[in-house]
Amino acid sequence: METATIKDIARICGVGVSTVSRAINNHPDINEKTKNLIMQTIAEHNYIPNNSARNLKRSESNTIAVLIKGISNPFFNNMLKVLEHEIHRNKYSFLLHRVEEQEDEIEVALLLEKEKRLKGIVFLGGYFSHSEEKLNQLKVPFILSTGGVTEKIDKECYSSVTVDDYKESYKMADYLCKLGHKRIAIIAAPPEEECIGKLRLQGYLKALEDNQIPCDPNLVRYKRDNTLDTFSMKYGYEVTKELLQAEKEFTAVFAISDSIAVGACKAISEAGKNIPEDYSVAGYDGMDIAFYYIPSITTIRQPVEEMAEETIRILFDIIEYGSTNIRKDFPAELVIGQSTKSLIKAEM
Amino acid sequence: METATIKDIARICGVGVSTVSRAINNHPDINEKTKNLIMQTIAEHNYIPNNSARNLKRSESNTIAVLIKGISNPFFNNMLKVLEHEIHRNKYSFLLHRVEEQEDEIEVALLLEKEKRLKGIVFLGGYFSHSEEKLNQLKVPFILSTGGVTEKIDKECYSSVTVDDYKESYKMADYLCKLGHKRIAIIAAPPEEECIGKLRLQGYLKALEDNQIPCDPNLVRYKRDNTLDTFSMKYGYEVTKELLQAEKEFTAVFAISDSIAVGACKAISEAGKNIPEDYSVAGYDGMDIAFYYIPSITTIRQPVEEMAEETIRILFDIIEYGSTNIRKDFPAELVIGQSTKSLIKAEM
DNA sequence: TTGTACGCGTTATCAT
DNA sequence: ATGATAACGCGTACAA
Repeated sequence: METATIKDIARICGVGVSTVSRAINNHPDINEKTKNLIMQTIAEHNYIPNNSARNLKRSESNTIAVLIKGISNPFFNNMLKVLEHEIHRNKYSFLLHRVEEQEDEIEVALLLEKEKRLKGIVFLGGYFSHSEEKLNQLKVPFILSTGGVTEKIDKECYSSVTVDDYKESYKMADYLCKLGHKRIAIIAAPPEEECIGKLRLQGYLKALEDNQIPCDPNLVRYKRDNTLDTFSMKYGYEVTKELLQAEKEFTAVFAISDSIAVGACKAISEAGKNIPEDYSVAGYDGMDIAFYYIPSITTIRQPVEEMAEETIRILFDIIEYGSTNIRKDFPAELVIGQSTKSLIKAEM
Repeated sequence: METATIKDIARICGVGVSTVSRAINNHPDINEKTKNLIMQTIAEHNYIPNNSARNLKRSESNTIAVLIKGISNPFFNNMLKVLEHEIHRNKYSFLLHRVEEQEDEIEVALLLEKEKRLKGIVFLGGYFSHSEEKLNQLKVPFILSTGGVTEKIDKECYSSVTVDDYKESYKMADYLCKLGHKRIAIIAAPPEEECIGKLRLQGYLKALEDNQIPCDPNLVRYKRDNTLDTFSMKYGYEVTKELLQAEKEFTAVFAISDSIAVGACKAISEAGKNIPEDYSVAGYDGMDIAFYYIPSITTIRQPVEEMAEETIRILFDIIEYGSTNIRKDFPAELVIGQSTKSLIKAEM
């Protein structure tokens, strides 16, 4: 049997297609009895409306799409949960769409906008480096959440919810300095990666400078390896092993993500050293693992839930009241764990 | 400006719509020059073909969809990466679709099948408890990967790639027994959850039985809490705290996932106890964190990459040669970490 | 090589 | 309350 269409159902029920359509879409102008009859035959024949046809015909939908680049990052898991919840709470449908690493997220958004008649778009994470012109093609309300944006784009062009990676990274590095660490290694992303990793590195550099600590390039560590996710435990592990083998003196490691920090801890532990006695280790993100690791890892906790809620709040502001250009920067919190210790005698 | 359609482009170029269509779809029967002209005006006017219309019109696509229930589980991250890679390697498009916890995955698949003219479907994870009839409605080749299936469904109805959770769980519990542990607690899923958690519990029970160790219900631990993901670190942490407070004697904890094991370790550590000296802890899944945790966690490593590859291989077998009913069960590997110790004197 | 016209499955408008 | 019919945007058979 070929897959049934609305016409088949109409024919079987002896009614017109519009009546069937009305039944499906809960239109008011329909007799209870005919509706029941229709719904029943629909169930019997396993009829399923074709979404493409609906989207084609409908002028609008009630869908909000969340576009996420590289779904692998567990950091977004909590965020997604809240986003989905908030979207549903507002009676909208939630559509998660993953955009692949080499894809252009705007391009994808443009496609989706046409295909699904979206009401709004949330860009989660990623790093925007498009032209303004491209961005302006998006007719649908959208918001950037937790992502970086190149300086090339005028800030007036978009709304966003962010954490100031530069500032928060500075906060962490400064904290390590204030603990008395003079030789602080950083495990960063390869410099050619256009991403938040760059901002976190800059925050570190500035903190060193402000604390009158010269930056030793030997302690700025990263690794180019296509088989390796930059924000993975393995990356932290490998880079830290290299760092240890380099035999440069250092007392603290600042990893630009918690996953990296975990890998760093393991490498240090395997080298027979202890945390924080021999080396202090700090992470970034405030992921669960930072708290459940042994020792718990000092980290920068981003207020994930609040950010997700605010993201949706702003998006609805744009959708319903035509607001534009709303930008909200969330402060993150330095959460002190057991992985960092003070080198200052009075505190020891 | 209203969003441009193929007609607009045709009019602007002074050609027919079919010519534009030919240009877009790389048809051979078209003059290079007109094609160039068309492509250029398309770029200039930011024309984007409407996918709904295409899907509606096209009789088939080259898309393979991966349906995943509850994307939060990081276990699937690696798997997804391989699946995507393999699908692309075979010149198909990859479509990831998340199905929400309360949604019916078959229902979703049926919808998607119509909407996207899918070539194949991979169901990743989840637990199938549908009627055979429902399953048979799926006309598109599909395969179950890494998921459980209710006994109610005839095994002849589907193809699958699995790990025998019962057997592997038995393996782990048996290993703990052989280490001399007599009092082995298990951190399981709430019994009403229809999922692999059940099989892992059963494997544990059987192993105890075969080792002549009576099962103490006080050591079978779980927690009902809707705010808590069963397979999360927090779950493991909370349940283990309860376990410790219950002051039942035990020497080992078997957590039915690595995340749970991490939480368990933390709870034990916070109670001032050591792993594995005071308590042995074992996990399940073979996630990265098991190896990077301190101590590394003894676990059951599922051959994720191989399973993903085999999933796609079988799916293509079904698509291209009409194979049916292929079932492959992968053995998993007991990976011994630092979190478990032997209680037998000779080995101490 | 190119253009015209039809149909994909649905919703919405307009009669009835 | 219901049915015929015109779109929605595109691909393609067919004619030119």
